Amino acid sequence: MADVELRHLRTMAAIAEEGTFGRAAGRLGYTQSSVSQQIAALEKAVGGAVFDRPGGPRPVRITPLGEVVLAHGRDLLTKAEALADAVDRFRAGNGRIDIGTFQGATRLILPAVVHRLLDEHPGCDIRLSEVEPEDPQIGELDLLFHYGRIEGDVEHVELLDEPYLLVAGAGAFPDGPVQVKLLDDVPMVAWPPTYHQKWLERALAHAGARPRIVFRTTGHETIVSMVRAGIGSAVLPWLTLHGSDAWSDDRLSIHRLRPSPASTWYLYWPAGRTQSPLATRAIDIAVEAANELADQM
Amino acid sequence: MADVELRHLRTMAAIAEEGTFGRAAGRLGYTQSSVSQQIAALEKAVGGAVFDRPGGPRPVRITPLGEVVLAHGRDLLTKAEALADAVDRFRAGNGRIDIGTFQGATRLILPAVVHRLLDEHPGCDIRLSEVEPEDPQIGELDLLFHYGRIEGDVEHVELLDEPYLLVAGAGAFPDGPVQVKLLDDVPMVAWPPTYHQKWLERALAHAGARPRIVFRTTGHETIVSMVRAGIGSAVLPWLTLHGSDAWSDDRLSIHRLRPSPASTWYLYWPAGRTQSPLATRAIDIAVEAANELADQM
DNA sequence: CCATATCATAGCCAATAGCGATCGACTCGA
DNA sequence: TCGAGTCGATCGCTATTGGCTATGATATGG
Repeated sequence: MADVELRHLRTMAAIAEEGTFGRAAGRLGYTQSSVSQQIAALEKAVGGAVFDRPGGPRPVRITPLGEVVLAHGRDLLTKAEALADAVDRFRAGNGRIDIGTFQGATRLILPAVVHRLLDEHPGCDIRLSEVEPEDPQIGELDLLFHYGRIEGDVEHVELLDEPYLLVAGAGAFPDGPVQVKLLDDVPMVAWPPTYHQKWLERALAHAGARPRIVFRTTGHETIVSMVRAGIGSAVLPWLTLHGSDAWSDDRLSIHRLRPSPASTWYLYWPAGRTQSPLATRAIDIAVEAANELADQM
Repeated sequence: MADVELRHLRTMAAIAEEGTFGRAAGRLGYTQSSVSQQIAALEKAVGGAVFDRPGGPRPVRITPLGEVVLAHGRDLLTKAEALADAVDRFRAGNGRIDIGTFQGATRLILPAVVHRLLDEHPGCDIRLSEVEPEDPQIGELDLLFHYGRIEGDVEHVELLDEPYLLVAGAGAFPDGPVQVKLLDDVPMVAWPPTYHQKWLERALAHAGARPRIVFRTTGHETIVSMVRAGIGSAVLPWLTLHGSDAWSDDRLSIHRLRPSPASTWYLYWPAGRTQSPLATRAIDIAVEAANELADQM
């Protein structure tokens, strides 16, 4: 009884519409004999005739049992078509994607990815979620933006080596790159000791500089204002300064550092899992966007 | 792409629940290799992997595409089960049946059929409709109660030969059968000239009797009362008098007629159409009920 | 490094789906 | 009443395939 097949139902529906086995066969690309056998199989499966064959050149007529089977059969066929549609849509990129990030992490890359993805696949379902910066877990995410390596069963691509730049009052340092060790005991404005900031301070210390942090605040505009006011210098990531008016401000000068502290941005995804087309595309877009930014550095 | 089969989806669902191909195979009564091949076929049909095989003794994991397929697949399987259920219920007799009758035609048989049918198949859907007595058409009906033959492409069974009885005032006629021709010009109470009544009067005329109808009324109780009051006699069908108190009324006597006018009740159904189990059963019940009544005549 | 658990693959066989041709039943019109 | 035409059913054939057994490949865990 469980051996009713979609093929049988498709054929049955065609017969119901066409009226004869032969015409249904023509429409479906079968021969009449094949259709006859399919219906025989279906009738065996449901345990009774679904069509009455009046004999002679008269159309067949559906039986009461046939009505029952056909009604449910059409329903099944509709669902089967829905499945095919859903698969097509999925393959076309209209799926769902879960992307993880943390804090305002990728102020420039992530928005670009989201924007282009939505542009290419208007129907897609993008979900962003923040992860713990201390112990990032890929979990059920499709993609995870993070800097620094994370452990776990993941694959990754390196997006960007983002250098930190020194922002100082005009004339405080000679033009051109500045040695990190010159920053030892220099007054500085900085972020609160977030994961980010702590990593930076460790990196500076490693290069021989323990700046004197005179003010901590959130928001890079505030930090730049404080530098402009002459309270001290600041070390900020390149992306933070990207597009900022700090570059064209006479009262400020921006310097590369030697050795250059840099945080590397990675894009992670679960290893060994087949990705959705959306995820694949998102990775490409992220790499592209990162390269465009790197060209400007 | 259209060659996704229910079998594949069933197997896929089992794997999703069991975690491994092997356990799913055990549950479904396949071998592991068969399951592997089924999924391979499914993956070819949808154009991508639905499970990731991590290799080694770890359970498989569904892919994003797999999620899509499985979600719709479960839906499909539910519908397939609904189909099987519906077929089972149909075969068990819980279908629909359309029965045609006319006027109060079978005051005793039809109620019995309906009652017993509902008793045996509480879930069944019985629909009664009245047909034109002049030109009864089987149409989309499954069964049609009628007396007299009807033309068209129908099969039938004879249910009952229902005689008409003469109801008269006690002593008006000698005990025992009465010759129809004795009714000529006799005062009588009768129904209005319905199809039924007109047929009866033609039959009486044919046997040589043209009674003088002194009163016409609907409702056999009224007619019997009139006879009791002495206005005249009446010729009524046996079923009408069945269970009536006229039999035990001293003021009335009931006689058979010679020759006995009788209307034959037939049960019709469309020829060459497969019947629902409900219709088959209904015919049996009708014949049974008719025989029980005939035994009492 | 071996035992274990997992899926994939090859080889084999039986079942079957589809085809082509033919048959039998029925209708309709000459 | 008797072809001609239109159906579906059936038979024989072939190619496909679905399932099984056995084996291989791979990863894990002691």
